[in-house]
Amino acid sequence: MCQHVDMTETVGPVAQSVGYVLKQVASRLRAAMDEVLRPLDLTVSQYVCLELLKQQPGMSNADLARAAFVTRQSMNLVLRGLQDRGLLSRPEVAETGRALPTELTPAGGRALAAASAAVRGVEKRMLGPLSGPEQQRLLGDLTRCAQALV
Amino acid sequence: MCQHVDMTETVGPVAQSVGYVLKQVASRLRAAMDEVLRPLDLTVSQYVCLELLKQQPGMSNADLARAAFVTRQSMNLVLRGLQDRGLLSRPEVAETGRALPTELTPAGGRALAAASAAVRGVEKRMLGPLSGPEQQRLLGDLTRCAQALV
DNA sequence: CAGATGTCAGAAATACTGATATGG
DNA sequence: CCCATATCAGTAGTTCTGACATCT
Repeated sequence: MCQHVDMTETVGPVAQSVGYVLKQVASRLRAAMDEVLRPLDLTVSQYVCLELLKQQPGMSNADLARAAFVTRQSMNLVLRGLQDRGLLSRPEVAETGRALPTELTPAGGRALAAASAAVRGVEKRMLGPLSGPEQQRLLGDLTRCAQALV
Repeated sequence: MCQHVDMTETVGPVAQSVGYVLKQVASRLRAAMDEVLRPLDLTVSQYVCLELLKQQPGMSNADLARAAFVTRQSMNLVLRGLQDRGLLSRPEVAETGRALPTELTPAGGRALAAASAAVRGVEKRMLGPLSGPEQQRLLGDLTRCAQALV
C-alpha cells in the first residue's frame, strides 16, 4: 500500500501547499548537489562557503554562517576543514576587532571552478522546464516570499 | 564589515541564483514554523507526520519517511514519540506484509487542528506579497522544478 | 553598557551506513 | 531470487544551548 508514492502526483491538500513543494524541491536540489560534489570531495556547505568567498572576499565566519543559513559553530568547522586542505586562508590575528577576514587560495579557486560548473549543471537541470522569463519570474516570487518571512 | 547583511539585498550572482533563494525561503519557513509549533510542543517533523496521516490514514513508516523527506530511522523516532503521547496508533503486528498502518487518535486530531491553524498562518504570511493567481503560478513552477530533479 | 564576534563544551535531533529478519 | 519493509547498531555532521573573553 502507498508504495512509491510521489506526493506531487497524488491529489491532496499537502501536495497543493507551496510550503510542502518548496521543501520537496529544496530536498531534491540538496541531494542532486551532494551527488555531483561528492566526486570533487566537497560537501554542499563547503561549496557554498567557497562560492560566497569568491564573490565577497574577506567575509568573516559569522558573515559566512548567516549567508549559508547555518550556525557559526558549523561554519567554523567548515572553515577549519577547507583551511587544512589549503583552499582558503585566514589571518592568525585580527587586524581590527575579532573578525578574521577569509579569502580563497589559488587552489581554492581551482576547486571552486570545478564545483561551480557541476552545480550550475544541476540548477540548469532543475530549471529546465522553465523558460528564461519564467525563471526570472520564479526568482522574483521566491524573493518576495523570503522578504515576507523576515 | 559585512554586518547584518541580507544577501537578497546585496548585488551578486549568489543572490541571483534560484537555488540560493530557494534555500533561503526554506530556511526561514522552517524557522517560522518551528516558532509557532514550539508552544504546542510539536516539532516540524511531528507536525508533518500528523498532517500526512490525517490526509492519508494508514500510511506506513516508510511511506511517511518518503513523504516527509526524512530517513526511515528518523521517522521511526517521530512515530515512537507521537505514539507515546497517544497522538497516533499503530497495530502491534502487521495484518499483511511488514507495514504497520498508522492512524491518528482523537487526541492526535485535536493536536493537529491547533498546529495546522498555526502553520496556515505562517504560510499565509509567506505568500502575503503574492496574489492568488501568483501563488498558483509559484506552486506550478515549483512543481515543475521538483519533477525535473527526479 | 550594549552588541558583535570567535571559541569552546555538552546535549539533542538527524542522516548515513551496514546489517538482520520478514513478507510479497 | 528480488524487493520492500521494520528494526537495530555505530558513525558522522548539524543544530542548539550556554558560556566566556574580546573588541567597537
